[in-house]
Amino acid sequence: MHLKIGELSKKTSCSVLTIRFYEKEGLIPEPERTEGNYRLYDIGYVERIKFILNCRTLNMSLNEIRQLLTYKDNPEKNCSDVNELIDLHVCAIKENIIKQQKLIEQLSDLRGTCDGLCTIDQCGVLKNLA
Amino acid sequence: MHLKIGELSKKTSCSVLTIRFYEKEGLIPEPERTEGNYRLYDIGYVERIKFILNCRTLNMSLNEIRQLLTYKDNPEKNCSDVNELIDLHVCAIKENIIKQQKLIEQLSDLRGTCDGLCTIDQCGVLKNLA
DNA sequence: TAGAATCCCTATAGTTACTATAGAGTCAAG
DNA sequence: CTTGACTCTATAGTAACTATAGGGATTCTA
Repeated sequence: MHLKIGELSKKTSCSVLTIRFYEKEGLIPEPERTEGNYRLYDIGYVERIKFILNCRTLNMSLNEIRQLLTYKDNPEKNCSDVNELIDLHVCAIKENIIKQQKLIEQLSDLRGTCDGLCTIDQCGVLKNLA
Repeated sequence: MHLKIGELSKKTSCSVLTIRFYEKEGLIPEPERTEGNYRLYDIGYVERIKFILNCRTLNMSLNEIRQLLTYKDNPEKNCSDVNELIDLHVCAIKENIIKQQKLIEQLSDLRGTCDGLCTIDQCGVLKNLA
């Protein structure tokens, strides 16, 4: 069974443009071509793209995914690197959350300096931003 | 007192490149020029750039800042728009935090499916990503 | 006063992960 | 045989800068 790019797109819910983009980025290998120069994918591609999409859903970067994919290509090796990558990814997100929580505090303080009923001229929010 | 761009940069801790970028983006007006075509800024620019940087510290987009700046240019108007902008910004960040907390949960579940001691072949993390 | 160091200028490319577009070729159905 | 759907490549746009190239202006020093 071989699929044209549009068919692969439907099977994976990944847009045609994105599939070509992943190819250019080296996340999926270049597939065969028909005589008319159409890409022809075997079923392995479905799995690979779904894997990528699952990683993307978890907000991994394409670099992180590239790493994971190269790990997958060495099935006999130890998986500690995989877990380290995930741990680092989690750390980064946690730090991000903390940053944003601090932002919320600052913004709430700022917002508290105006009731929204005065003129721009006297607006505490704008004064505190200056 | 007039400042060259490098002096303005030091006074505001905003890089020369970024100052020029903000000009191109219309966040600060085009300044006068010397005979040698150097930009010459009056002290008002210091305030304006600090305002922009403060907003950036709070993670506002340049579009949001552009809005705030146009509000500032109409000092007699009501400030409700300013406060609405801040409120929307806070909402967006809060939603973002919630999303990322959900990611952490998913990633922790995923991470729990492997102890990091097996081979890639048998790694629960990679299996669950497929 | 010459030359070097420092500053400034414009324009362009790179970053992330796509998305949108233009302009052209391929293929299947009526 | 023509229409429509599909595919192809190449390029530009998104956000907010940062980095670079290649040049001119100014200033300091010998």
